[in-house]
Amino acid sequence: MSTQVTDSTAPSGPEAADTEARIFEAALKVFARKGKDGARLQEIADEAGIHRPLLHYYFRTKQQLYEAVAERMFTQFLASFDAPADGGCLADVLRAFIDHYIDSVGEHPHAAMWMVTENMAGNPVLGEMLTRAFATEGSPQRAMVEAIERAIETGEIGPVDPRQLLLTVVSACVFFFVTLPTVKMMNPLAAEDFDAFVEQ
Amino acid sequence: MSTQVTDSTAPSGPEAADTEARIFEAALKVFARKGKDGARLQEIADEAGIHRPLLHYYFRTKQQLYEAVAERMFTQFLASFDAPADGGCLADVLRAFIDHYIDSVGEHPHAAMWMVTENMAGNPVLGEMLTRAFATEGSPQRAMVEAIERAIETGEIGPVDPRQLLLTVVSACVFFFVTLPTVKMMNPLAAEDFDAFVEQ
DNA sequence: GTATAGTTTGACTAAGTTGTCAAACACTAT
DNA sequence: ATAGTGTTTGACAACTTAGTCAAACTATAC
Repeated sequence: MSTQVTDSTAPSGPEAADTEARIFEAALKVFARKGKDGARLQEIADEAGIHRPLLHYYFRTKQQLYEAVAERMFTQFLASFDAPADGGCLADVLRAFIDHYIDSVGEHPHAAMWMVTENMAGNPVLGEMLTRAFATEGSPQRAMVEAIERAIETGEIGPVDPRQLLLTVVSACVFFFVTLPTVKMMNPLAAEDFDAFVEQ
Repeated sequence: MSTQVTDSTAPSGPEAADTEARIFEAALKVFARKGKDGARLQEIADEAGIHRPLLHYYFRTKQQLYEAVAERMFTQFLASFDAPADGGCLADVLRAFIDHYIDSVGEHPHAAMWMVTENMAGNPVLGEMLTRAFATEGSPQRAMVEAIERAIETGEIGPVDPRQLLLTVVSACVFFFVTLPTVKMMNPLAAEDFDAFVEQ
């Protein structure tokens, strides 16, 4: 289809130094929509407003492009969290965490879908990154784990693996967006109530 | 790869009348693992122990095969439910529903993954089938909706769209399996506790 | 202005995949 | 045995897609 890249928004020459960034965004969209296999490099190129060989110039192969985008997306996602406030009880901490999570997923639905897909495919990317984040001193994720551990000690909650609890919370937030399309189809008007409902 | 179909379990001639059934099972597995685009007809044929052109003999195209398998899978899944007992309170009814759901998903993880994928892709298959089931007089799903409506009338729960509540429950059960791979990776031993934990 | 390095383009190649077809095959009824 | 029907097979054609390459282009440094 369209191999024309003659629109004025795509200046030629090195002033288009943001080419790589545009590829990132385009690839994120297309990969999330179509999956790794369904995505076509031509479609990514079109979305980015560039010619297809440029994809190979910046990232050698489709596989490498996929991995690069996935890596950056996960990193950004994890980095977008704030450390939990020290004082509050676990319920408050968790609520703040969930609120941010839902906002974050809402702003980047592509990323959410991508994570779900990766997870279902059995790819260890998400697990690896979470494990790494848990192990990193001072990361928001590690702080969350510590908050949960304190809550267990004080008896606020029963003894569970903190990482499991956190992963469960994370998943619950993501699943919410997975079901949105169907919810909207069945009852378009109620889509917003749903949000409030899920928060229980 | 292997195009050899010379194993004794694949007899030639009309005695292999179960060819269609084997294609169904093979296609279900492969489509669920690789997705619609990632799946290769050759791989489905290998999994079924037949030659690839037979796929086209029974189902004209890949698209039609995909739709046929999806249709049958969703139908079987919906049909596997029992109508809720008339007497109990909503909590009991919901619990029985969830128990069955988790069992069902556990027995057919491929189907669960498939549903999630379809849902994320924005395909209306799941929504359409649920809508149809809700509208069908005497279906377990319709009975569930009615049970929820009664609970709203008696004040047992607040006023929510019954279909939304049911879809939420359904999704929560499915998401659980979506996260399993990651849970297992991070803490292999705890996979079973997780089950109990999710049930809250 | 010329050389140089980095970027962009169009054309080409190689590989893989779906879908088709006519011939071979097996089993049944006559 | 034979004819006929439905199934299976191997070879083939058409198409799509990822990846390569050398030439053209742009901007800057000299």
